Amino acid sequence: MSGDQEKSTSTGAEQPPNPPALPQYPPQPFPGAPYPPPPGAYTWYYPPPADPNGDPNAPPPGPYVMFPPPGIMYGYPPPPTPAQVPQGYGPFPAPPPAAAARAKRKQVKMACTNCASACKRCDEARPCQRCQKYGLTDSCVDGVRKARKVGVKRGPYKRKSKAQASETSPYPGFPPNGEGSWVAPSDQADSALPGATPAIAAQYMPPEGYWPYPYYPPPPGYVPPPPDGHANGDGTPHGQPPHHPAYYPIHPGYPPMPIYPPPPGAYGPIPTLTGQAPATEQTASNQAATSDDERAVVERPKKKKRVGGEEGVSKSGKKSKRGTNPTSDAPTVVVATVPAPASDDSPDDHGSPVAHNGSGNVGGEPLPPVIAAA
DNA sequence: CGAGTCGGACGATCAACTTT
DNA sequence: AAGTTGATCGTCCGACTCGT
Repeated sequence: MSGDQEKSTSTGAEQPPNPPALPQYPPQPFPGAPYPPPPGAYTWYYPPPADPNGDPNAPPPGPYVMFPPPGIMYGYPPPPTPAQVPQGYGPFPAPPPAAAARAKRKQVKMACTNCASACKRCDEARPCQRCQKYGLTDSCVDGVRKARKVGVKRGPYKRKSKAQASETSPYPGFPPNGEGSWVAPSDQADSALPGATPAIAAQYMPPEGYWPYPYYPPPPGYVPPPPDGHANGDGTPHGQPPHHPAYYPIHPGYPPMPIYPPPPGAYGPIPTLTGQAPATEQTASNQAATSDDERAVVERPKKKKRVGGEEGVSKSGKKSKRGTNPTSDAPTVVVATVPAPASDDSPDDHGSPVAHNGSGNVGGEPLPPVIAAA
């Protein structure tokens, strides 16, 4: 620790002095967005492509963010101008610095036995720095790597065909010409969307000047009106988000953006338009799968208190949490059955926990809906 | 305050599969 | 044979406890 640079990497962005007593201007939901997104959910940058055919239903250009399976989407309209902020509110909160700036952790090929047992950083040198520091130079030797198991049978692989997708279309999972509907590949339905890796996400940064805005799509099972050639979306005569075919590709991925914490008690089952509560679910993994980036958003739970050195679970007995435990690692697919909605139910009636400003949207730009590929 | 402990996230590796 | 996937194992971050 002493002289370590590790501490400096902690999330401790200095808190600026807090002069304003004004409450922060809350994010404004799209009409019909009764809920903010679930905590810890992915966000996805989601720019609709330029529509070559001039589709009247095309949403306004601009980035959007979509959540995986449930299809929750975030828009990234610019924050309200000061003139748009109602009196009595402070400035719109600025987004925190990009969390994706954290460098990828580099591991040595083989830690020495001392460092390995202490779970501390080692280096390639022998004796390593840590052993030198603690006078363990004579015992600073490489450990013995355990042989990997062989003969472990596996099921059929899910093909991602990343290269293929990226060559034919800039947006994985979508046809290159933007035609047709996107159908979630099977491995997208039960795992992260393409481009979910931090490595890919790190290549992209959200455009400057954009802030996360919550938007909540129609409930699972929502059946959009058939495309009849009418631009059905101005809006929202009845508070219903404008329909638009969901063929817009998903951008390879931006780092997850912070989201606003839900108001207390904001979450319940996603309401249907009939008032029935379909199954919504969030797995432990969904909540626990906190990457470093996500930790900027979802605070890591405190570790449980250790009970002094009992339990014989040695280091060697430590088992990996990754991959092998189907009960905890598989991302949740929300399965919900919802009766077809009554068309002119105003989703606003579901009671948004997020403050409205009357018009229901900020910046004047309507947000397009995305029909969840569930 | 520094050292020790350890849960768990994450990186690296490579056998099992799949595609060409 | 080459390329891809995903399971496995190791590393080490970071929270916590304990001793000085």
